[in-house]
Amino acid sequence: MPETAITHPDVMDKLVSLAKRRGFIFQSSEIYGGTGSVWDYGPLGAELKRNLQDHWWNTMVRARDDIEGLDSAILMHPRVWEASGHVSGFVDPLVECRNCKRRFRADDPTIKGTPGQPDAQCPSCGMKGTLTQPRQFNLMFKTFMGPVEDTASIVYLRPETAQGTYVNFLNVQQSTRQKLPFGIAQIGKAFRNEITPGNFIFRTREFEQMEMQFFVEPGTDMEWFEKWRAWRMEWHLGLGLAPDRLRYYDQRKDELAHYARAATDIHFDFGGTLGFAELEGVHNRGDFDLTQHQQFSGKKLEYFDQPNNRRYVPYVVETACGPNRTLLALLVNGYREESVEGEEEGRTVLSLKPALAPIKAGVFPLVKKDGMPEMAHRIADDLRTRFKVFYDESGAIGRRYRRQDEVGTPFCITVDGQSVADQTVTIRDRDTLQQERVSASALLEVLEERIAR
RNA sequence: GCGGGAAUAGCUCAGUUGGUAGAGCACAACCUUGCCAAGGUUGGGGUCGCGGGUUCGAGUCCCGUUUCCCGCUCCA
Repeated sequence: MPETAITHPDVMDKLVSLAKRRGFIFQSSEIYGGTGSVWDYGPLGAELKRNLQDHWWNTMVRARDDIEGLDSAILMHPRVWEASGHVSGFVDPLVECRNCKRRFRADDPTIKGTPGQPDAQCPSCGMKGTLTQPRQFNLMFKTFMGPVEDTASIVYLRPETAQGTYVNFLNVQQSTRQKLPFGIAQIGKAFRNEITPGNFIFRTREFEQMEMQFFVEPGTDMEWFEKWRAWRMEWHLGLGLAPDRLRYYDQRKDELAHYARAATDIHFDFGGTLGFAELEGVHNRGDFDLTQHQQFSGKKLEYFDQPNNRRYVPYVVETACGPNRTLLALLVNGYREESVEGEEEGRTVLSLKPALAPIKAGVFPLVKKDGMPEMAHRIADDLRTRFKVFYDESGAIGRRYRRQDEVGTPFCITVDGQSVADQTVTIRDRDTLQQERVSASALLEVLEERIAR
Protein backbone atom coordinates (compact mmCIF):
# COMPACT_ATOMS: atom_id res chain seq x y z
CA MET A 1 0.00 0.00 0.00
CA PRO A 2 1.04 3.67 0.00
CA GLU A 3 4.67 4.19 0.97
CA THR A 4 4.21 7.67 2.33
CA ALA A 5 1.22 8.81 4.29
CA ILE A 6 -0.16 12.22 3.52
CA THR A 7 -2.86 12.99 6.00
CA HIS A 8 -5.58 15.46 5.29
CA PRO A 9 -8.29 16.32 7.77
CA ASP A 10 -11.33 14.10 7.51
CA VAL A 11 -14.04 16.13 5.87
CA MET A 12 -16.30 13.20 5.03
CA ASP A 13 -18.74 13.82 7.88
CA LYS A 14 -19.03 17.46 6.97
CA LEU A 15 -19.60 16.56 3.34
CA VAL A 16 -22.37 14.11 4.19
CA SER A 17 -24.31 16.82 5.96
CA LEU A 18 -23.49 19.54 3.43
CA ALA A 19 -24.50 17.18 0.64
CA LYS A 20 -27.84 16.54 2.25
CA ARG A 21 -28.53 20.08 3.42
CA ARG A 22 -27.85 21.64 0.05
CA GLY A 23 -29.29 18.91 -2.15
CA PHE A 24 -26.31 17.04 -3.54
CA ILE A 25 -26.83 13.56 -2.15
CA PHE A 26 -29.65 11.96 -0.17
CA GLN A 27 -29.85 8.49 1.27
CA SER A 28 -32.09 6.29 -0.85
CA SER A 29 -35.58 5.56 0.51
CA GLU A 30 -34.76 7.63 3.55
CA ILE A 31 -38.35 7.89 4.81
CA TYR A 32 -38.46 4.09 5.06
CA GLY A 33 -35.29 3.96 7.11
CA GLY A 34 -32.92 3.97 4.18
CA THR A 35 -31.66 1.25 1.89
CA GLY A 36 -28.22 -0.17 2.42
CA SER A 37 -25.52 1.56 0.49
CA VAL A 38 -27.68 3.26 -2.10
CA TRP A 39 -27.74 7.01 -2.59
CA ASP A 40 -29.85 9.44 -4.57
CA TYR A 41 -28.44 12.51 -6.28
CA GLY A 42 -30.38 15.67 -5.52
CA PRO A 43 -30.70 18.73 -7.75
CA LEU A 44 -27.10 19.90 -7.33
CA GLY A 45 -25.61 16.41 -7.24
CA ALA A 46 -27.39 15.50 -10.46
CA GLU A 47 -25.94 18.58 -12.14
CA LEU A 48 -22.45 17.89 -10.87
CA LYS A 49 -22.52 14.23 -11.88
CA ARG A 50 -23.88 15.08 -15.31
CA ASN A 51 -21.21 17.75 -15.83
CA LEU A 52 -18.54 15.26 -14.86
CA GLN A 53 -19.88 12.58 -17.19
CA ASP A 54 -20.21 15.07 -20.02
CA HIS A 55 -16.63 16.13 -19.47
CA TRP A 56 -15.45 12.52 -19.61
CA TRP A 57 -17.51 11.82 -22.72
CA ASN A 58 -16.25 14.97 -24.41
CA THR A 59 -12.60 14.25 -23.73
CA MET A 60 -12.77 10.53 -24.43
CA VAL A 61 -15.23 10.30 -27.31
CA ARG A 62 -15.94 13.63 -28.98
CA ALA A 63 -12.47 15.12 -28.92
CA ARG A 64 -10.85 12.02 -30.42
CA ASP A 65 -11.38 10.21 -33.68
CA ASP A 66 -10.15 6.85 -32.38
CA ILE A 67 -12.79 6.23 -29.71
CA GLU A 68 -16.45 5.50 -30.35
CA GLY A 69 -19.34 5.77 -27.92
CA LEU A 70 -21.68 2.96 -26.93
CA ASP A 71 -24.64 2.55 -24.60
CA SER A 72 -25.29 -1.12 -24.06
CA ALA A 73 -28.09 -2.67 -22.02
CA ILE A 74 -27.91 -3.55 -18.36
CA LEU A 75 -29.62 -6.90 -18.96
CA MET A 76 -27.59 -9.27 -21.09
CA HIS A 77 -27.69 -12.90 -22.11
CA PRO A 78 -26.80 -14.98 -19.02
CA ARG A 79 -24.06 -16.77 -20.96
CA VAL A 80 -22.16 -13.50 -21.13
CA TRP A 81 -21.46 -13.78 -17.43
CA GLU A 82 -20.42 -17.39 -17.70
CA ALA A 83 -17.90 -16.38 -20.35
CA SER A 84 -16.66 -13.43 -18.31
CA GLY A 85 -16.14 -15.60 -15.24
CA HIS A 86 -18.69 -13.78 -13.13
CA VAL A 87 -21.22 -16.59 -12.85
CA SER A 88 -18.94 -19.44 -11.88
CA GLY A 89 -19.38 -20.04 -8.22
CA PHE A 90 -22.42 -17.88 -7.92
CA VAL A 91 -23.80 -20.29 -5.38
CA ASP A 92 -20.86 -22.32 -4.07
CA PRO A 93 -18.09 -21.09 -1.83
CA LEU A 94 -14.96 -20.94 -3.95
CA VAL A 95 -11.26 -20.84 -3.40
CA GLU A 96 -8.90 -19.28 -5.87
CA CYS A 97 -5.26 -20.14 -6.57
CA ARG A 98 -3.15 -16.98 -6.37
CA ASN A 99 -0.62 -18.59 -8.68
CA CYS A 100 -2.58 -19.97 -11.63
CA LYS A 101 -5.80 -17.96 -11.02
CA ARG A 102 -7.99 -21.07 -11.32
CA ARG A 103 -11.02 -21.32 -9.09
CA PHE A 104 -12.31 -24.44 -7.38
CA ARG A 105 -15.20 -25.40 -5.19
CA ALA A 106 -14.03 -25.29 -1.60
CA ASP A 107 -15.27 -28.86 -1.07
CA ASP A 108 -13.48 -30.13 -4.19
CA PRO A 109 -12.10 -33.56 -3.16
CA THR A 110 -8.96 -32.99 -5.27
CA ILE A 111 -7.88 -30.18 -2.94
CA LYS A 112 -5.39 -31.51 -0.43
CA GLY A 113 -5.16 -29.69 2.89
CA THR A 114 -7.18 -26.74 4.14
CA PRO A 115 -7.68 -23.80 1.76
CA GLY A 116 -6.21 -20.63 3.22
CA GLN A 117 -3.54 -22.64 5.06
CA PRO A 118 0.08 -23.19 3.91
CA ASP A 119 -0.46 -26.95 3.54
CA ALA A 120 -3.21 -26.64 0.93
CA GLN A 121 -2.20 -27.67 -2.56
CA CYS A 122 -3.66 -26.35 -5.80
CA PRO A 123 -5.15 -29.25 -7.81
CA SER A 124 -4.23 -27.50 -11.05
CA CYS A 125 -0.70 -26.12 -10.78
CA GLY A 126 0.36 -28.03 -7.69
CA MET A 127 1.61 -25.01 -5.77
CA LYS A 128 1.27 -25.08 -1.99
CA GLY A 129 -0.17 -22.30 0.14
CA THR A 130 -1.58 -20.37 -2.80
CA LEU A 131 -5.25 -21.15 -2.20
CA THR A 132 -7.40 -18.38 -0.76
CA GLN A 133 -9.95 -18.74 2.00
CA PRO A 134 -13.28 -20.11 0.72
CA ARG A 135 -15.56 -17.26 -0.23
CA GLN A 136 -19.02 -16.76 -1.58
CA PHE A 137 -18.68 -15.11 -4.97
CA ASN A 138 -22.29 -14.05 -5.24
CA LEU A 139 -21.68 -10.49 -6.26
CA MET A 140 -24.25 -10.35 -9.04
CA PHE A 141 -27.84 -9.28 -8.57
CA LYS A 142 -30.20 -11.61 -10.32
CA THR A 143 -33.72 -11.17 -11.53
CA PHE A 144 -36.15 -12.84 -13.91
CA MET A 145 -36.76 -12.09 -17.56
CA GLY A 146 -40.37 -12.57 -18.58
CA PRO A 147 -43.43 -13.31 -16.50
CA VAL A 148 -42.46 -16.76 -15.26
CA GLU A 149 -40.00 -17.07 -12.44
CA ASP A 150 -38.31 -20.28 -13.39
CA THR A 151 -34.62 -21.00 -13.64
CA ALA A 152 -34.64 -20.76 -17.42
CA SER A 153 -35.38 -17.05 -17.27
CA ILE A 154 -32.77 -15.90 -14.76
CA VAL A 155 -30.85 -12.83 -15.84
CA TYR A 156 -28.32 -10.70 -14.05
CA LEU A 157 -27.88 -7.00 -13.55
CA ARG A 158 -24.50 -6.35 -15.10
CA PRO A 159 -21.62 -6.03 -12.63
CA GLU A 160 -19.59 -4.04 -15.18
CA THR A 161 -20.26 -2.28 -18.47
CA ALA A 162 -17.17 -3.74 -20.15
CA GLN A 163 -18.85 -6.96 -21.28
CA GLY A 164 -21.44 -4.99 -23.23
CA THR A 165 -18.53 -3.45 -25.09
CA TYR A 166 -16.77 -6.74 -25.80
CA VAL A 167 -19.81 -8.46 -27.25
CA ASN A 168 -20.34 -5.44 -29.51
CA PHE A 169 -16.73 -5.16 -30.57
CA LEU A 170 -17.30 -6.19 -34.19
CA ASN A 171 -20.61 -4.33 -34.48
CA VAL A 172 -18.91 -1.10 -33.55
CA GLN A 173 -15.76 -1.72 -35.54
CA GLN A 174 -17.62 -2.60 -38.72
CA SER A 175 -20.30 0.09 -38.48
CA THR A 176 -17.76 2.84 -37.88
CA ARG A 177 -15.05 1.39 -40.18
CA GLN A 178 -12.48 1.91 -37.41
CA LYS A 179 -9.01 0.42 -37.75
CA LEU A 180 -6.97 -0.83 -34.84
CA PRO A 181 -6.00 0.68 -32.53
CA PHE A 182 -9.31 2.19 -31.51
CA GLY A 183 -11.50 2.34 -28.42
CA ILE A 184 -15.12 2.01 -27.35
CA ALA A 185 -16.35 4.09 -24.42
CA GLN A 186 -19.48 3.91 -22.37
CA ILE A 187 -21.10 5.35 -19.29
CA GLY A 188 -23.69 3.35 -17.43
CA LYS A 189 -24.97 1.72 -14.29
CA ALA A 190 -23.51 -1.41 -12.80
CA PHE A 191 -24.57 -3.45 -9.79
CA ARG A 192 -22.60 -5.49 -7.31
CA ASN A 193 -23.65 -7.13 -4.11
CA GLU A 194 -20.59 -5.87 -2.30
CA ILE A 195 -19.79 -7.64 0.92
CA THR A 196 -18.82 -4.41 2.57
CA PRO A 197 -20.13 -1.19 1.05
CA GLY A 198 -19.56 2.10 2.77
CA ASN A 199 -17.68 5.32 3.10
CA PHE A 200 -20.60 7.39 1.88
CA ILE A 201 -20.78 7.08 -1.91
CA PHE A 202 -17.31 5.53 -2.27
CA ARG A 203 -18.49 1.94 -2.46
CA THR A 204 -22.14 1.35 -3.25
CA ARG A 205 -24.11 -1.60 -4.56
CA GLU A 206 -25.55 0.37 -7.44
CA PHE A 207 -23.05 2.62 -9.14
CA GLU A 208 -22.06 4.20 -12.38
CA GLN A 209 -19.07 3.42 -14.52
CA MET A 210 -17.20 5.35 -17.17
CA GLU A 211 -15.26 2.67 -18.99
CA MET A 212 -13.26 2.66 -22.19
CA GLN A 213 -11.90 -0.45 -23.89
CA PHE A 214 -9.01 0.24 -26.25
CA PHE A 215 -8.44 -2.54 -28.79
CA VAL A 216 -4.87 -2.95 -29.96
CA GLU A 217 -2.64 -5.30 -31.86
CA PRO A 218 -1.07 -7.94 -29.59
CA GLY A 219 2.47 -6.92 -28.76
CA THR A 220 1.65 -3.23 -28.68
CA ASP A 221 -0.50 -3.64 -25.58
CA MET A 222 2.06 -2.62 -22.97
CA GLU A 223 2.95 0.48 -24.94
CA TRP A 224 -0.73 1.52 -24.99
CA PHE A 225 -1.11 0.56 -21.37
CA GLU A 226 1.66 3.02 -20.46
CA LYS A 227 0.08 5.75 -22.57
CA TRP A 228 -3.33 5.36 -21.02
CA ARG A 229 -1.84 5.19 -17.57
CA ALA A 230 -0.32 8.64 -18.12
CA TRP A 231 -3.31 10.12 -19.95
CA ARG A 232 -5.75 9.16 -17.24
CA MET A 233 -3.60 10.73 -14.55
CA GLU A 234 -3.45 13.88 -16.64
CA TRP A 235 -7.24 13.84 -16.92
CA HIS A 236 -7.68 13.67 -13.16
CA LEU A 237 -5.24 16.52 -12.65
CA GLY A 238 -7.25 18.48 -15.21
CA LEU A 239 -10.31 18.19 -12.98
CA GLY A 240 -8.48 20.29 -10.42
CA LEU A 241 -7.64 17.44 -8.05
CA ALA A 242 -4.55 18.30 -6.00
CA PRO A 243 -1.37 16.66 -7.35
CA ASP A 244 -0.23 15.65 -3.86
CA ARG A 245 -3.47 13.76 -3.33
CA LEU A 246 -3.08 11.66 -6.48
CA ARG A 247 -0.74 8.76 -7.05
CA TYR A 248 -0.29 5.61 -9.06
CA TYR A 249 -0.61 2.26 -7.47
CA ASP A 250 0.85 -0.46 -9.68
CA GLN A 251 -0.60 -3.85 -8.84
CA ARG A 252 1.78 -6.67 -8.13
CA LYS A 253 1.44 -9.87 -10.14
CA ASP A 254 -0.29 -11.67 -7.29
CA GLU A 255 -2.88 -8.89 -6.93
CA LEU A 256 -4.03 -8.97 -10.54
CA ALA A 257 -7.58 -9.94 -11.38
CA HIS A 258 -8.06 -13.15 -13.36
CA TYR A 259 -8.34 -11.26 -16.65
CA ALA A 260 -5.42 -8.85 -16.25
CA ARG A 261 -1.89 -8.91 -17.61
CA ALA A 262 -0.97 -5.63 -15.92
CA ALA A 263 -2.90 -3.12 -13.87
CA THR A 264 -2.41 0.32 -12.43
CA ASP A 265 -4.81 2.09 -10.17
CA ILE A 266 -4.93 5.81 -9.74
CA HIS A 267 -5.46 6.51 -6.07
CA PHE A 268 -6.81 9.66 -4.49
CA ASP A 269 -6.27 10.67 -0.90
CA PHE A 270 -9.75 11.05 0.55
CA GLY A 271 -8.24 11.86 3.93
CA GLY A 272 -9.38 10.57 7.29
CA THR A 273 -10.02 6.88 7.70
CA LEU A 274 -10.43 6.11 4.02
CA GLY A 275 -7.09 7.63 3.02
CA PHE A 276 -5.72 6.75 -0.40
CA ALA A 277 -8.26 4.77 -2.37
CA GLU A 278 -8.90 3.81 -5.95
CA LEU A 279 -10.32 6.35 -8.33
CA GLU A 280 -9.52 4.69 -11.63
CA GLY A 281 -8.18 1.40 -12.88
CA VAL A 282 -6.10 1.03 -16.03
CA HIS A 283 -5.89 -2.63 -17.00
CA ASN A 284 -4.22 -4.59 -19.70
CA ARG A 285 -6.80 -7.35 -20.16
CA GLY A 286 -5.00 -9.03 -23.01
CA ASP A 287 -7.29 -11.12 -25.21
CA PHE A 288 -8.96 -12.80 -22.24
CA ASP A 289 -12.45 -11.41 -22.71
CA LEU A 290 -12.75 -11.60 -26.48
CA THR A 291 -11.35 -15.13 -26.48
CA GLN A 292 -13.81 -16.20 -23.80
CA HIS A 293 -16.71 -14.77 -25.78
CA GLN A 294 -15.50 -16.53 -28.92
CA GLN A 295 -15.50 -19.82 -27.07
CA PHE A 296 -18.83 -19.38 -25.34
CA SER A 297 -20.71 -17.88 -28.28
CA GLY A 298 -19.05 -19.85 -31.04
CA LYS A 299 -18.68 -16.59 -33.00
CA LYS A 300 -15.36 -15.23 -34.21
CA LEU A 301 -14.32 -11.93 -32.64
CA GLU A 302 -11.27 -11.40 -34.80
CA TYR A 303 -10.03 -8.26 -36.41
CA PHE A 304 -9.00 -8.43 -40.04
CA ASP A 305 -5.81 -6.50 -40.66
CA GLN A 306 -6.21 -5.95 -44.39
CA PRO A 307 -2.81 -4.42 -45.29
CA ASN A 308 -1.04 -7.37 -43.69
CA ASN A 309 -3.74 -9.88 -44.63
CA ARG A 310 -3.84 -11.15 -41.06
CA ARG A 311 -6.58 -12.04 -38.59
CA TYR A 312 -6.23 -11.88 -34.85
CA VAL A 313 -8.07 -11.35 -31.59
CA PRO A 314 -7.10 -7.87 -30.36
CA TYR A 315 -5.69 -7.15 -26.94
CA VAL A 316 -7.59 -4.75 -24.74
CA VAL A 317 -6.38 -1.90 -22.56
CA GLU A 318 -9.20 -0.76 -20.31
CA THR A 319 -9.66 2.45 -18.38
CA ALA A 320 -12.40 2.28 -15.77
CA CYS A 321 -13.58 4.86 -13.33
CA GLY A 322 -16.76 5.67 -11.46
CA PRO A 323 -18.35 9.10 -11.56
CA ASN A 324 -19.61 8.58 -8.03
CA ARG A 325 -16.07 8.22 -6.76
CA THR A 326 -14.70 11.01 -8.88
CA LEU A 327 -17.52 13.21 -7.64
CA LEU A 328 -16.68 12.34 -4.05
CA ALA A 329 -13.03 13.15 -4.74
CA LEU A 330 -14.07 16.52 -6.17
CA LEU A 331 -16.09 17.29 -3.05
CA VAL A 332 -13.28 16.25 -0.71
CA ASN A 333 -10.71 18.09 -2.80
CA GLY A 334 -12.73 21.27 -3.12
CA TYR A 335 -14.09 21.57 0.42
CA ARG A 336 -12.47 24.13 2.65
CA GLU A 337 -13.31 26.33 5.57
CA GLU A 338 -11.78 29.77 5.57
CA SER A 339 -11.50 31.98 8.58
CA VAL A 340 -12.76 35.48 8.06
CA GLU A 341 -11.60 38.32 10.25
CA GLY A 342 -14.17 39.32 12.81
CA GLU A 343 -16.26 36.21 12.29
CA GLU A 344 -16.38 33.12 14.41
CA GLU A 345 -17.30 30.59 11.76
CA GLY A 346 -15.75 31.97 8.61
CA ARG A 347 -16.92 30.77 5.24
CA THR A 348 -17.34 27.32 3.78
CA VAL A 349 -16.20 27.02 0.20
CA LEU A 350 -16.55 24.26 -2.32
CA SER A 351 -13.97 24.99 -4.94
CA LEU A 352 -14.97 23.34 -8.21
CA LYS A 353 -13.85 24.11 -11.71
CA PRO A 354 -16.49 26.33 -13.33
CA ALA A 355 -17.14 23.75 -16.04
CA LEU A 356 -18.07 21.18 -13.38
CA ALA A 357 -19.93 23.43 -10.95
CA PRO A 358 -23.66 22.62 -10.65
CA ILE A 359 -24.60 26.30 -10.72
CA LYS A 360 -22.45 28.56 -12.85
CA ALA A 361 -23.66 31.90 -11.56
CA GLY A 362 -25.74 33.45 -8.79
CA VAL A 363 -27.65 36.55 -9.82
CA PHE A 364 -28.57 39.06 -7.10
CA PRO A 365 -30.15 42.46 -6.88
CA LEU A 366 -28.18 44.33 -4.23
CA VAL A 367 -31.43 45.43 -2.60
CA LYS A 368 -35.08 44.84 -3.41
CA LYS A 369 -35.89 48.27 -4.82
CA ASP A 370 -35.17 50.89 -7.48
CA GLY A 371 -35.52 48.52 -10.40
CA MET A 372 -32.72 46.21 -9.29
CA PRO A 373 -34.83 43.03 -8.99
CA GLU A 374 -36.32 43.59 -12.42
CA MET A 375 -32.95 44.04 -14.05
CA ALA A 376 -31.49 41.08 -12.19
CA HIS A 377 -34.39 38.91 -13.35
CA ARG A 378 -33.77 39.93 -16.95
CA ILE A 379 -30.09 39.06 -16.64
CA ALA A 380 -30.80 35.72 -14.99
CA ASP A 381 -33.26 34.83 -17.76
CA ASP A 382 -30.67 35.72 -20.35
CA LEU A 383 -27.88 33.66 -18.77
CA ARG A 384 -30.24 30.75 -18.20
CA THR A 385 -30.43 30.17 -21.93
CA ARG A 386 -26.84 28.91 -21.80
CA PHE A 387 -26.19 27.49 -18.34
CA LYS A 388 -27.59 26.91 -14.86
CA VAL A 389 -28.04 30.07 -12.81
CA PHE A 390 -29.65 30.81 -9.48
CA TYR A 391 -31.59 33.99 -8.76
CA ASP A 392 -31.65 35.09 -5.13
CA GLU A 393 -32.95 38.26 -3.53
CA SER A 394 -33.43 36.95 -0.01
CA GLY A 395 -31.28 38.19 2.86
CA ALA A 396 -28.17 40.30 3.00
CA ILE A 397 -25.92 40.27 -0.04
CA GLY A 398 -23.06 38.71 1.94
CA ARG A 399 -25.26 35.84 3.00
CA ARG A 400 -26.23 35.20 -0.59
CA TYR A 401 -22.58 35.06 -1.61
CA ARG A 402 -21.86 32.55 1.14
CA ARG A 403 -24.78 30.35 0.17
CA GLN A 404 -23.29 30.05 -3.31
CA ASP A 405 -19.75 29.55 -1.98
CA GLU A 406 -20.61 26.30 -0.25
CA VAL A 407 -22.20 24.75 -3.33
CA GLY A 408 -19.32 25.63 -5.59
CA THR A 409 -20.85 28.41 -7.68
CA PRO A 410 -17.87 30.15 -9.28
CA PHE A 411 -19.44 33.53 -10.12
CA CYS A 412 -21.96 35.86 -8.53
CA ILE A 413 -23.50 38.68 -10.52
CA THR A 414 -24.77 41.65 -8.56
CA VAL A 415 -27.09 44.32 -9.85
CA ASP A 416 -26.77 47.61 -7.94
CA GLY A 417 -27.98 51.20 -8.35
CA GLN A 418 -25.27 51.97 -10.83
CA SER A 419 -26.29 48.93 -12.90
CA VAL A 420 -29.76 50.34 -13.44
CA ALA A 421 -28.24 53.66 -14.50
CA ASP A 422 -25.45 52.52 -16.80
CA GLN A 423 -26.23 48.87 -17.61
CA THR A 424 -23.16 47.39 -15.93
CA VAL A 425 -23.00 44.66 -13.30
CA THR A 426 -20.34 43.28 -10.98
CA ILE A 427 -18.90 39.78 -11.21
CA ARG A 428 -17.63 38.40 -7.94
CA ASP A 429 -15.19 35.48 -8.06
CA ARG A 430 -15.68 32.68 -5.54
CA ASP A 431 -11.99 31.94 -5.00
CA THR A 432 -10.31 35.33 -5.25
CA LEU A 433 -13.25 37.35 -3.88
CA GLN A 434 -12.30 39.96 -6.47
CA GLN A 435 -15.07 42.01 -7.96
CA GLU A 436 -15.08 43.63 -11.35
CA ARG A 437 -17.58 45.62 -13.31
CA VAL A 438 -18.60 44.58 -16.80
CA SER A 439 -21.29 45.77 -19.13
CA ALA A 440 -24.48 43.76 -18.95
CA SER A 441 -24.47 43.20 -22.69
CA ALA A 442 -21.05 41.52 -22.58
CA LEU A 443 -21.83 39.45 -19.48
CA LEU A 444 -22.93 36.24 -21.16
CA GLU A 445 -19.86 36.14 -23.37
CA VAL A 446 -17.49 36.92 -20.49
CA LEU A 447 -18.96 34.17 -18.32
CA GLU A 448 -19.00 31.56 -21.07
CA GLU A 449 -15.34 32.22 -21.73
CA ARG A 450 -14.49 31.73 -18.05
CA ILE A 451 -16.59 28.61 -17.67
CA ALA A 452 -14.85 27.03 -20.65
CA ARG A 453 -11.39 27.78 -19.25
C1' G B 1 -21.17 -12.27 7.03
C1' C B 2 -18.45 -11.50 12.29
C1' G B 3 -17.13 -8.00 16.40
C1' G B 4 -17.71 -2.77 18.60
C1' G B 5 -20.43 2.06 18.65
C1' A B 6 -24.55 5.09 17.19
C1' A B 7 -29.76 6.65 15.58
C1' U B 8 -34.13 12.86 18.93
C1' A B 9 -36.38 19.13 13.89
C1' G B 10 -33.35 20.24 7.31
C1' C B 11 -28.10 20.35 10.02
C1' U B 12 -25.28 19.94 14.85
C1' C B 13 -26.85 18.36 19.40
C1' A B 14 -29.23 18.65 24.72
C1' G B 15 -32.96 15.89 27.26
C1' U B 16 -32.15 14.66 35.11
C1' U B 17 -33.81 8.53 39.29
C1' G B 18 -39.08 6.75 33.42
C1' G B 19 -43.96 11.83 33.98
C1' U B 20 -46.08 13.34 27.49
C1' A B 21 -39.67 17.13 23.71
C1' G B 22 -35.86 21.74 23.69
C1' A B 23 -31.51 24.94 21.89
C1' G B 24 -28.34 27.01 18.16
C1' C B 25 -28.05 27.29 13.16
C1' A B 26 -30.92 26.59 8.73
C1' C B 27 -35.75 27.50 6.29
C1' A B 28 -40.41 30.78 4.96
C1' A B 29 -42.99 35.72 5.14
C1' C B 30 -42.68 40.88 6.15
C1' C B 31 -39.62 45.05 7.67
C1' U B 32 -34.64 46.83 7.68
C1' U B 33 -30.18 46.55 4.87
C1' G B 34 -25.95 50.16 -0.88
C1' C B 35 -21.16 44.52 -1.40
C1' C B 36 -19.10 39.49 1.85
C1' A B 37 -23.68 35.14 6.34
C1' A B 38 -25.94 35.72 12.23
C1' G B 39 -30.80 43.69 12.91
C1' G B 40 -36.26 43.28 14.06
C1' U B 41 -41.20 40.86 14.00
C1' U B 42 -43.85 36.52 12.89
C1' G B 43 -44.15 31.52 11.34
C1' G B 44 -43.66 26.26 9.63
C1' G B 45 -41.59 22.05 11.18
C1' G B 46 -40.30 15.98 15.40
C1' U B 47 -46.03 9.79 16.37
C1' C B 48 -37.69 10.71 19.41
C1' G B 49 -35.18 4.94 12.91
C1' C B 50 -38.95 0.88 12.87
C1' G B 51 -41.71 -3.22 15.55
C1' G B 52 -42.86 -5.51 20.04
C1' G B 53 -42.50 -5.94 25.52
C1' U B 54 -42.32 -4.14 30.86
C1' U B 55 -45.12 -0.06 33.25
C1' C B 56 -50.65 3.77 35.47
C1' G B 57 -47.05 6.18 32.17
C1' A B 58 -41.20 4.91 27.71
C1' G B 59 -36.99 9.60 23.95
C1' U B 60 -35.28 7.20 28.67
C1' C B 61 -35.60 0.14 30.70
C1' C B 62 -35.72 -4.93 27.88
C1' C B 63 -35.98 -7.86 23.16
C1' G B 64 -36.02 -7.90 17.93
C1' U B 65 -35.13 -5.37 13.40
C1' U B 66 -33.26 -1.63 9.85
C1' U B 67 -29.71 1.93 8.68
C1' C B 68 -25.10 4.44 9.46
C1' C B 69 -19.98 4.66 11.42
C1' C B 70 -15.26 1.98 13.00
C1' G B 71 -12.29 -2.74 12.45
C1' C B 72 -11.70 -8.03 9.07
C1' U B 73 -12.62 -8.57 3.33
C1' C B 74 -13.14 -6.55 -2.07
C1' C B 75 -13.54 -3.21 -5.90
C1' A B 76 -14.94 1.56 -10.11
